[in-house]
This record gives sequence, C-alpha cells and structure tokens, in this order.
Amino acid sequence: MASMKDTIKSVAVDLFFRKGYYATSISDIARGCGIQKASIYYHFPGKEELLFSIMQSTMQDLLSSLENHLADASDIEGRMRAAIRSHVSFHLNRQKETFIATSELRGLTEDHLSVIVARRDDYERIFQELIRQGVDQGVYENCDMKILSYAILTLCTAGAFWFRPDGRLSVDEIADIYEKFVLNGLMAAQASRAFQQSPAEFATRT
Amino acid sequence: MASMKDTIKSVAVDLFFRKGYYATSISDIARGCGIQKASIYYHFPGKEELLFSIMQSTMQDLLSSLENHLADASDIEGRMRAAIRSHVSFHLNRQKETFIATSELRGLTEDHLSVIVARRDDYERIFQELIRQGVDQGVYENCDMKILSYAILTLCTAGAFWFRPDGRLSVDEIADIYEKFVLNGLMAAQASRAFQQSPAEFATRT
DNA sequence: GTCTATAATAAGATAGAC
DNA sequence: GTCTATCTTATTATAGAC
Repeated sequence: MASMKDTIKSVAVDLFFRKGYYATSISDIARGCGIQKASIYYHFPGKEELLFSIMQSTMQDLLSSLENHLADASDIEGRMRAAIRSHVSFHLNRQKETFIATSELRGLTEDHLSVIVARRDDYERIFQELIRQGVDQGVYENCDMKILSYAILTLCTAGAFWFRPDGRLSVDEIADIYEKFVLNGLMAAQASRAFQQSPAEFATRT
Repeated sequence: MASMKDTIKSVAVDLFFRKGYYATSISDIARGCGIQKASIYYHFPGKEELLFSIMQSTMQDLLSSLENHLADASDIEGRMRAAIRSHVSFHLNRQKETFIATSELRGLTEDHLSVIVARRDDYERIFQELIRQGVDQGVYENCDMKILSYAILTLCTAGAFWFRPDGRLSVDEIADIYEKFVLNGLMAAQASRAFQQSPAEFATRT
C-alpha cells in the first residue's frame, strides 16, 4: 500500500516525463493525487526538492543495478556486456525516471545538482575503468577513454528518449543491438589490426 | 554590422545555453542587449517565437552543412565519413545553438514543434539511407537501421553537452574519434565475418 | 494529514508616448 | 525603434483552521 508521499512522487514522475518539469505545476501534481496543492508541502518542502528526490533514488537504483549485473560476470568482455545490458535495460524499464534524470538537471539548485553530478561521475568512472581494463588486457584498441565512455553511455541513455514500451522492439532486443554495436566498435580495430599483424594467431582467438 | 534583431537572437542563444529557456526571462535578454524588455516585442512576437527562430535557422544550417560535406564524397564509406564529420563538427562549432535545439524542444508550441521535428526527421533519413546503401553494398553488416541511426546521431550530438572549446581536444580530434568508432562499429562484424568465410579474399580488401 | 484562503512574487505581453 | 507604465495571469509557497 502506497503512502501519499510515494503517490506524489509517482504522479510527479509521470507529469515531469509527459510535460516537463517547468511546465508541471504543484497544482497539476496535487490534482493527479486527488488532494489540494497545499497538502503537497506537508510531504515535500518544495517542487525542487521533489525533483531532487526523484533524481536521487533513480541514480541510487541505477548504480545498484550496475553492481548487481557486474557481480554475475568475471572476464572483461563479459563484464562490459553486463554493464551495457544493465545500463540499457535500466534506462528502458524505468524510462520516465531516467528521462527526467537526464533532461531536467537544469531544474536543480546548485547544491543538489552537484550531488547528482557526483553520483553520475561515480557511475561513469566504473565504465571508464572497464574500458581501461580491456585496453590493458589488449582486448580493446587503445582509445580515448573519457570520450568513448561518454559515447557509449549517451548512446544507450538516448533509448529513454524514443523508446515505446508497446513498440516494435522489446527491451531485450534493443539491448542486444546496442551490446553488439558497442562491443564491435570497441574491438573492431583491434581485430583487424591483429589480423594484419598475425592472421594465424588471430584465427585462434576468433 | 549586426541589426538589433540579430543581437537579440545572439544574446538569447547565449542565455538559453547558459541558463536554459525557462530560466531566461525576456528582461534578461533585454538587459543583455542594453534595451528595455518592451522593445523585444517590436522584433519578435514573443519568447517562444524567438526560440523557434533560433531552432529553425540552426536546423537549416545543419542540413546545409550535411549537403555540402556529402557533395565532396563519392563512395559509400567516404559519404558516411563525410556525414559523421559534418554532424560532429557542426555540433561542436555551433555548440550553443545545437545544445538548445536538442534540449529545449519542450519550450515549443505544438505547431512549431512539428515543424522542427519534421526537419529533424528529414535529416535523420539521410543517415538511414547511407546505412541502407552500405548494407546493400555489403560494406556494413545487416542491422536495424532506425535504431542504429539514432545511436550514431545521438552519440555525436552529445558532444554539444560536454564539449569545451578551450579543452584538451580540438573539434577535429573529436571528429576523428567518433568517425573511427562509428565506422568500426558498423563494419566490425562484417570484417570478422568476411575473414571467417574467406580469409584470403578478406586480406585483399584490407 | 488535509483543508481553505491568501500572500508574495515574477513573468509574458500590451498601450501609447516620443 | 525604443521608451515608461501597466495589465493580466500563473505560480510557488505560507498561515492557520479542522
């Protein structure tokens, strides 16, 4: 049974996703909950705190999901695959929240923004570390880790912008496509270079 | 010599980029231009029309840039490279406008939104056509064209979100990284598959 | 914990003089 | 083409009763 505080949060998620943070008023949220707008302020100090609360629990769960997925994988390729699958499926399964967390950072106060950005940086660092390990082990081509980690994450994050739960492709199918594209992208040059250097040795690895 | 209309537009671009569309008031823009806020309304019917004007000229120039870059390339790989370079360099060189055009769609009325989205769809279709031609000619692996075109475009568009003109990497260096990652991503599976099927023939193509 | 009523503020936009 | 002055409206947030 959901508390009113949870109801408010969930109605806010729905409205922020559909209309945007600025276009959603406290009255809109109250109407969605079936209460008066003044009652919102009993549960949250203000509109911005409500946004912050949404973003914080989203980032928390995003990080947990990544840790859970990584726990099941051991070698570097498996770990990268697990990380991408976690990232993609979280962003599609919790589309509304991830959409908000990505697109409404402008709505946060400076203090709250720095908390969320710090969490996001922690999250990105895990991906950068995965790329670095892959490069160290010679599985991926040497590359600019920061730029590529942004590229990989953004690419999958964008799913939250166009995904339709009742659309042509399921979450798993989309995760497959992204997983393949990113892994290919990271490994391709390595593969072709290895082939050029030593086709025989390359063949044993394929 | 810039007209006041151009000045207003350029000040608005700067403020929308730095503070966001909703957080920027007509008064802010007027102050940036050194005029009174009522004077803005002589040049633009309202704040939303100003945003629309910025987005429309940005999309126009984005499309022109792509056409110019494509005119110089002939084969499919060269055309894809040219398209990616055009996309990346435009988004970094005109960072403020492309950032706004990407992140402030929520600020448009329904009518204006549909105009911009239609232009964006035209633009995306050119990339989808490039991918399709590459697949037809066997240069790229068969793939989901819509999803991959979103992936490629978003990945590069995201540059406008983190790029620093005075940062570590130049526009050209970033374009190089993206060009390589995307091309590798599109061709990788094809390359390794070709090698598995016929290593000798593959070698002649490398 | 929710209500009614209202304060406080700020924004987009217009009227009309110069 | 720009100004001063003002209108209109909407929003966040608070006070205080129940």
